Amino acid sequence: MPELPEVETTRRGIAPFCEGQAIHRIKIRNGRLRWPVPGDLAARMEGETIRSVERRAKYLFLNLDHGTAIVHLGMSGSLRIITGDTPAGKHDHIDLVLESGVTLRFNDPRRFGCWLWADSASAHPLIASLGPEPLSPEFNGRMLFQRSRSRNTPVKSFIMDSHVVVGVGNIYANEALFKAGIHPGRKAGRISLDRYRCLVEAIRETLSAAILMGGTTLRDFVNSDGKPGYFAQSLLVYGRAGEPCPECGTALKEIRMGGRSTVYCTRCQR
DNA sequence: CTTACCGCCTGTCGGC
DNA sequence: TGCCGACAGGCGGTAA
Repeated sequence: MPELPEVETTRRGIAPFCEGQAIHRIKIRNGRLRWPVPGDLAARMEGETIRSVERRAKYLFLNLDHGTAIVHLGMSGSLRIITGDTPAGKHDHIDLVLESGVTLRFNDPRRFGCWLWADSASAHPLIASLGPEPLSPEFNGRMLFQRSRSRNTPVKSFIMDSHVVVGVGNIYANEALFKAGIHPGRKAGRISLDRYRCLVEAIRETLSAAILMGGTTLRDFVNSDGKPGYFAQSLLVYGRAGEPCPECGTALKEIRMGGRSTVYCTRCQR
């Protein structure tokens, strides 16, 4: 399941093959994604050159001459570079054939991903109201503290809110809260400035380490080479309910919060 | 505005 | 062995 580190890993993997390349052809085999792929997407993209591949939150931007294709990998999506004549599989929904002969192939079994068109990506409704990037200076303890004062919601839900900060998905929220020693159910408005500073550092460390390791492969994430990431073995609490806490040995507890698996140490996290 | 919950999807897994 | 329901989850949308 691609979170920010997986999307960034994908971006770094595909950018060298895409940037500067003209799009010769697009094959849309199944356009029924989270939102239907726009009927005119192929016409807008064919013949354009990919000027750059950017990431904002978990969205990838294929910046073309006259607009941007906004791509989201959803839960199960991947973008791979195909060099040979590999036949398309069941869930290979979209191919971009580039002038070099290489194909950028979008695979997404659960079809929670999307391909959309925007004349200006930053002005697109999905993008315009997003919070800051977690690895940018705009994301810091003071800002989290201020924005949380009136909030009654659990801190885990708060940091997973993309209007607060982007790119903190379920796995990394669990990990960061453990590192910071904060109970996931604690009300966001009842956490001190110092503890928010600690949490920000934990989020940064967790995401950075995961990017360095090529992301987390739990079930089906593969990078642009089709290889898995290696951060899963570094996870401290996610997926480890019942196992001993790496700090104190107490059995890690799992609860559901907003429908999502939440794992924490009842002793270390307050 | 805030908060909680729904639903889109398919592969996987546990129970019978 | 096979069937079937539960579950996983990003995240926009909607209802309260």
